[in-house]
Amino acid sequence: MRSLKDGLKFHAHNIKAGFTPEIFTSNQLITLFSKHSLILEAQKLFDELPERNVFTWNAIICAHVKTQNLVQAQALFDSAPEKDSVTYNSMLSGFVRTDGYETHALKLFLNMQSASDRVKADEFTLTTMLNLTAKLCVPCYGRQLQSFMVKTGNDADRFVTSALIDMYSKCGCFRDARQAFNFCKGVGVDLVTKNAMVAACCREGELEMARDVFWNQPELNDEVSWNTLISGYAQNGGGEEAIELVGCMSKSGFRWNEHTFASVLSACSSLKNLNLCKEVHAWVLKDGMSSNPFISSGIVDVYSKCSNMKYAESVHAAIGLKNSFSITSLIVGYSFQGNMVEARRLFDSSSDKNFVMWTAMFSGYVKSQQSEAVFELLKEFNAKGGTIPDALFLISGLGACALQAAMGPGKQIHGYVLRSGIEIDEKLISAMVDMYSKCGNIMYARFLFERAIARDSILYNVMIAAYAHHGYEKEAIQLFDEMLERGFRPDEVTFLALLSACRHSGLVEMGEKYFYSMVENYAITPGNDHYACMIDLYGRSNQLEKAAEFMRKIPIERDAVLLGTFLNACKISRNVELAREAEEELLRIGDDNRAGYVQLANVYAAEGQWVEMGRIRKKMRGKEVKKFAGCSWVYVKNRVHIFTSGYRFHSQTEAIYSILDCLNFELDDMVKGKLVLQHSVGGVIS
DNA sequence: ATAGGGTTAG
Repeated sequence: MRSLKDGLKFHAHNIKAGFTPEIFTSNQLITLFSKHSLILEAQKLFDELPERNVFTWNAIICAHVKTQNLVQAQALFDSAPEKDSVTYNSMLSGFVRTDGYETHALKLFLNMQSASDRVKADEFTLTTMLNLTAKLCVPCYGRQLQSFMVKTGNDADRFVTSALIDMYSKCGCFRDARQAFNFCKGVGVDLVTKNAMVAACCREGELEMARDVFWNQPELNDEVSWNTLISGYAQNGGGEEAIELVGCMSKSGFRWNEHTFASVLSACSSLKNLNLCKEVHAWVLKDGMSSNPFISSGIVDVYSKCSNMKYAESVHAAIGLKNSFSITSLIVGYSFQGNMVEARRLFDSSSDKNFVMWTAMFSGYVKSQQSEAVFELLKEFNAKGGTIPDALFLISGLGACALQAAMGPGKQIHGYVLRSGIEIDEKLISAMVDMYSKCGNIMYARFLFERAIARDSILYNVMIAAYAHHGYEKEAIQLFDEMLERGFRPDEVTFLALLSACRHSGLVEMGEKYFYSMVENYAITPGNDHYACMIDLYGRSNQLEKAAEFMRKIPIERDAVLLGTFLNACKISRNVELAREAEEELLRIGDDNRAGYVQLANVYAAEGQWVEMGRIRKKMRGKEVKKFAGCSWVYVKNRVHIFTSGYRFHSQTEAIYSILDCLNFELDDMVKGKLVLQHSVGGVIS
């Protein structure tokens, strides 16, 4: 009675003949029905049986556990006259697998140990409980279970060991996972334990170690081992290695499956490999795998990442059931192109928006600097009664606040964080510190930074940059030293912040020291931003020769910002000769360097070389260069007031300008007063 | 006979 067909035939025959089979056979029938999702038939057969034993009860309880009908399963469990360890373990695994029944699982586990129930927890119980621990992410439960394993003599069981490794890894205790694996190496490793360890290494980003485990006793490997290692590389920035391994996999005689293709697509996504994606796409269409939601959304993701929105849309349209993953990928794709209108259309098209989709929309608006839209979206989210699920949302919101220096909304988010009890991790605190700094409130930024429990190098970078931008170069340097003392490795962003601190306060030697230390001690390749800082530093301290010499040594292609900075240095030192040289280069780089043109024109204007200036201005017109007017704004009572240079259309322009005149007048007096004071005390004024 | 393990996207 292997097949469903045989089983049904047999069952029909019995009914017709009025024959009651052996309990053993009936139990088998119940299991067979359950295996083919014929739960009603299984229940009917169970109800009509004149005689039942513990196997019958187990079979029907299992059948309901499989369909996630925990209420029915528990009712049967409670009324079962006889229970053995299988009855308990089946019920337990149902509770563990179903969301919302975790407490039931814990209670049942405790009941098993109480005197009235007297069921021994065995290796099945332990693996199930370890899974629960992994799901709840409570490593201290896991440690208790590990002692329990030793006490009950289950510590050498392969199933339990692999569940233990899996649990420690998912709870973020990689060292313990490794220890558990090393312990079982003594008795001999089994395939699943090995695969659990490869997965644990990959989860931790320890790819070297994953490779070692994988290649140790390679004869054990199966396709899961291969797929695990491949996905590990694909997800940890090793796209090329992942694709290489996929080739090795088929050479070693293993067939590719959905898992393999999902990893290949993930590698394509990070490598932006459009051609390979097309190959996979073709393969998937041929193999009929396109109904797999992981695969099809993966294809949409790669096309979106490669800015091929036409293909992305067509694959998305082919997915019958609208897949929230592919919608999110499309939103990200359009956001990347700055097309927030299309992104919004897709966002609105989705009937069930998960929080990742909301976050994608938020960060799209932040990236395209549409901060008003961020706040509108946040309002919409609140109106829908959405509870803010994690810090990602708030980080986007804080990014928007920093962008437009809106401290009011930023403080609201800060307040929300404190009220809601969301865990304040390094990312969130970095976003808050950055927001306060960019809103001009260095005191708050410092306050939060100093009270942060956990710091990482990004948080240090943010705070160093904050000090640098507010002219606290001494504090920036001090903090950098502290960062080094605590063993954090500075990166290119750290040095950029340091160099800009030096640049703002004209610390040429200090800047040089940091620049060369960055290259020599930390092997960080300077980018255009770093070079621009150095050029500016020399330029502002009137050392144009040094700047020019430095310019000549730059080994990378120089961008418009760098050349613009150099032009500014030429302007300060009034060197038209060098300016013209830079001009040639600036014109060669392309047409997207409005700032450079304007600066160039200013160099000539400052020198009174009006003919030259006119020449540049003409070029600017030809390329439709338009300088964006500088703009400042201020929040007053929930309204934004915008001011641009020469703008006199504000409803209270007259009042504003008369107050401005008063302030200027008083300021003048103060400056004069200061000068007098400076003379009298010998110029010692900080 | 009935229960338990490792791999997949934003």
